[in-house]
Amino acid sequence: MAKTDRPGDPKPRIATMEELSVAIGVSRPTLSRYFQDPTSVRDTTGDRIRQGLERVEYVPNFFATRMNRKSTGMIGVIIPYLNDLFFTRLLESIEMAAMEAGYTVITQCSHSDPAIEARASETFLSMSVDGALVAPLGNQSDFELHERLNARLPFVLVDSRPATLPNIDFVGTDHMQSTGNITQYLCRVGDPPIFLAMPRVNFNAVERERAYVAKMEELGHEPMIIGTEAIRPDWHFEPHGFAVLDERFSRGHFTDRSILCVNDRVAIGALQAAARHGLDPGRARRGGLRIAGHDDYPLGPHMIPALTTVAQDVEAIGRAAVGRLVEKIRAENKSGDHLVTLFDGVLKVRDSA
Amino acid sequence: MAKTDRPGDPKPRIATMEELSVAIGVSRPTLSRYFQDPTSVRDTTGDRIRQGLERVEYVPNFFATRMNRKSTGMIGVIIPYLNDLFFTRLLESIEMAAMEAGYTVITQCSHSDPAIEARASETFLSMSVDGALVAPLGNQSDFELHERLNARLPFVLVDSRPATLPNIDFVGTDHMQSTGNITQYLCRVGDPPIFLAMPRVNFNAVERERAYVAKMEELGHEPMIIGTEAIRPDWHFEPHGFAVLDERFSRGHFTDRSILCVNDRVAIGALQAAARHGLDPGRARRGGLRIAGHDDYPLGPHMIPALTTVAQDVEAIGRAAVGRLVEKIRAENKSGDHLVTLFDGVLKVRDSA
DNA sequence: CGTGCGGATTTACGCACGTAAAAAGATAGG
DNA sequence: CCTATCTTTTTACGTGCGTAAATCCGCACG
Repeated sequence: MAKTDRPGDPKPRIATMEELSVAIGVSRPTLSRYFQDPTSVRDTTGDRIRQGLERVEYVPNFFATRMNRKSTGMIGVIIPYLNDLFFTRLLESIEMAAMEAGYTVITQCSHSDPAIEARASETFLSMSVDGALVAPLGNQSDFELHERLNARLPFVLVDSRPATLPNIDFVGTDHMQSTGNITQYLCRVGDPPIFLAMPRVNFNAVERERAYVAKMEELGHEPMIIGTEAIRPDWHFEPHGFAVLDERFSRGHFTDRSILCVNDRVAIGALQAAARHGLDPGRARRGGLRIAGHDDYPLGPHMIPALTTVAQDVEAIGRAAVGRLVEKIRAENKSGDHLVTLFDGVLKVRDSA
Repeated sequence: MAKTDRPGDPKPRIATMEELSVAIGVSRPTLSRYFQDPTSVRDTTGDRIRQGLERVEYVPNFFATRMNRKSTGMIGVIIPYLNDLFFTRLLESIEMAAMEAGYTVITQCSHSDPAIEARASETFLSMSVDGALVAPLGNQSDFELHERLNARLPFVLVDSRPATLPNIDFVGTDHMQSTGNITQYLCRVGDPPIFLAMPRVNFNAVERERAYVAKMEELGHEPMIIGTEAIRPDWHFEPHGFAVLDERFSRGHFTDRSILCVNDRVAIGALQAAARHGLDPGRARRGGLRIAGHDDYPLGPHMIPALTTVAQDVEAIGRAAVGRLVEKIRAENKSGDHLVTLFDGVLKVRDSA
């Protein structure tokens, strides 16, 4: 098992910068400056260092470099739930934007548990991240956690926010616009829609309900919301959508109505329920069953029928959130006013409504 | 904006353990011992510390605590791609298992980019994580990266592995068994299946193909693989499955055959293609079109028709991977023999095949 | 009241690197 | 060749905490 003399890895390993400095004949402080900014040393010195680094294997110690420094170059991100492609897309765009901005992102998933969320933010504080980005749980109980974080470091909420925290930076979708948008569309092409709600896992659930009601009243229709009845909040959206509509359909209700689901995953369950009852939702005929969603979940286009929805601009949200956070980090503005950045949803008319 | 005198947060902030020790009248080394193991100090002292901590806000500095210590209590996890519920479920089970074992997990996503994967493992080394768990890319080019990691720290591969690295610990599914299992099922209930392959994003793609061929030959059938033709490898599985079968169906091919898709996401695309051509895959009739997948993707049960598949035991894989890693960490066994842990897939017969 | 003992404190050093200040050296311009 | 300027080196201290050794303290025992 002579692992040291494989052709691919003959480089001697160097553990500290001290050793490195003797190995390539450059002083340690110079090396330190080089690693923080290669252009801060003279070209000839830089070349000598680069040549030296080719011949040995050395990675600076992460902790030591971060210890005695004002900025750690890291931002913390908290996501409430991983098994949902909406959040993975959001996370992806955040990671990409952060990478471009030169930050290392530390991701923690709260797994819908306020205790884990609290632990994660403790971790961020103890790592002195430069800033934190959090997509909060719906729990009202931990709003003071966010307020504490917000007071201690550059902080931006993403995706959903409690109404109780109006003065924290926020980036998300304008649900008034997006939900209003698709509500209006449904009213235009068919009967005024019924709203199929979702478990109250976060604040968006309620916000969309409200947007639906507002638009309906604006258009002079009677709002009607189903699916709010006593289901414990979890992330099993598809079964929820299925269960609610399966029950209704089997009683012969709503089989020729427009149903606006609070999100696409609920809508997927709704489509399943329709299929089970031999119903064929679609926009083709006037007056029949229609099912629409919200979010533009990646699998929506592959449903049968393809799901009509309104898309959140996840890419833009992630990018803007990172942008705003970096801005706050650089400005170090404690008293500065907060910003709320909302993106419009865009209608994706496909086959189901 | 007097944020300091809110009722919820009157606690004075203490930055270092030194200050803490004077604030609550206990020596710093004692505090240090307490934080590493609260039971290592006398009860009366522990109580005094606990009371003190209630009155102030203090979190130990993450970097400083890890600096001069043999173990950092962290394990690094690399995932190739986030927008796939298979990986998020794997990650979730890994995080849970690690949390139970008392480790902090640092997750990095390689976003299908070998360069990012390399950067992530550099990060792990520089953070001196206690061990690393990686779900590799399919790229042959970075196998030496894994070998280097494996030589330098406790290391376990998950989910997929290059055939070129037979002596690295691995935890995953026994594709010979799982794919063989469903192949056999399909042969039993209908025509011998055609295999719809996927872009070669990792080694499992090839391994399942081989398992299919082996089982078919064992049963005396002629294997037939489609979908391998010159598509650049990416993670857009559903469009891939759709495109391949859409083309075949429109030429009238395979419309009454059994089609085994390399995974459920491809199968979802396949179902969509079938629907588009007015085909109705299902196990109900003998001799008709059947479509089956692999993995038990969370949305499979909600497809129309519900997708027949063979489930990977993601939970067990994640748990076993962490278990094995922790074992290696504790043993610090450099020369120890490697283990390959494979889990069986279990058949999920639903409606589509 | 002297002794022994477990736990706490004091003291001191180490970790790997950032960083500031002073001294030394190299480069370019004259 | 000499000086003004830039860069590097030397030296030294700081970061927050782990850790070991020595000392101290309080308590029970004889």
